[in-house]
Amino acid sequence: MMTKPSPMSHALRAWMDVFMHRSMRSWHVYVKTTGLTMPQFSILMQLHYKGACGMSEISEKFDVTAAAASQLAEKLVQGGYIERAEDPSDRRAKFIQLSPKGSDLIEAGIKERYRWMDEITSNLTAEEKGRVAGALRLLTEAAKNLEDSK
Amino acid sequence: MMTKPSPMSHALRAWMDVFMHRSMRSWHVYVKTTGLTMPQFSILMQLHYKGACGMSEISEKFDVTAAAASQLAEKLVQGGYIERAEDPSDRRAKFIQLSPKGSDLIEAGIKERYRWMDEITSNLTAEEKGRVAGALRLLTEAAKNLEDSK
DNA sequence: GTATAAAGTTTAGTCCACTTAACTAAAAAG
DNA sequence: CTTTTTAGTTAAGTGGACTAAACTTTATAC
Repeated sequence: MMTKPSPMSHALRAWMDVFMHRSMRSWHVYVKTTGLTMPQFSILMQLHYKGACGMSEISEKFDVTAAAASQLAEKLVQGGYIERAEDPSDRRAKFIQLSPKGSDLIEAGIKERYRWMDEITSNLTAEEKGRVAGALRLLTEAAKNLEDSK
Repeated sequence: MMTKPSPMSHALRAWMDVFMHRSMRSWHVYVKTTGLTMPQFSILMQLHYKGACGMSEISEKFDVTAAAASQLAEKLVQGGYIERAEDPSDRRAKFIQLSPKGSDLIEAGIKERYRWMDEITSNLTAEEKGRVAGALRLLTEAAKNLEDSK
């Protein structure tokens, strides 16, 4: 049996439904325009937010074998989206990072996501904008704290 | 050149980055546990939020050929996730809708998404919760208005 | 130093989504 | 009533992601 959600939960859920639906669709559309596949694009996103990393981290994060990670990376290197180099301190390990081309691609996608958010809020009053900003700061903080505590 | 984002934009963007990252990952993980592929799961989501629809709507929404839509639907029927029936008013057309099994699957996934949201806010004070609820209601309204005006 | 473990690659083969093209059947148009 | 359009399916074939298994190279353990 579910307990009835609080008014805040309800608001959070309603917002999430709208937000998820819309942003997943536009994300999907953008990836398609790039000509990359979803797994390829996801790796670029990972590199954008978390910086350079080794192959093993990729296979862990995306829950695929080392072979799969290696093959995906190879395609991204071929396409010029990432650069692959040997780790000087451990010559078995490679690390990959975004190339300028890959970086531009991801940044353009993120900007497109931001645009929608800005559009949404463009019709709010200054007072409303302040309230929204405050609330989202609270949520972001709370989310980060939760993440850290795990 | 980008103009510097307002404090509200900044808060919105920070929230979006954290939120998208986390919820996309957990969504991905959940889909994997179901044994379904992403396109299959997306169709179930569509049916959950928008209700029954015809094949042509599926191929439009997901931007694939009618053949692809038909094949995906066939697999979901085989798996028992959806039911397919003839439209009585136009016997060429079929419509598909979630079966109880499919419906349960999607609802469980959504509940899992909600759980994280509730966790996040569990450490806020009552006053903060109130502010968050109000702000999110504003955003949800604004998003819907924007959608309608297009 | 030799054995073992670890990081990554290559190969062969599977599964799935997807497309094009040919098809069936029903509705709409003339 | 015949023609054309519409809704959907089927079949054949392509390309990508994925895995398991065999392999190379470097680091670590004993």
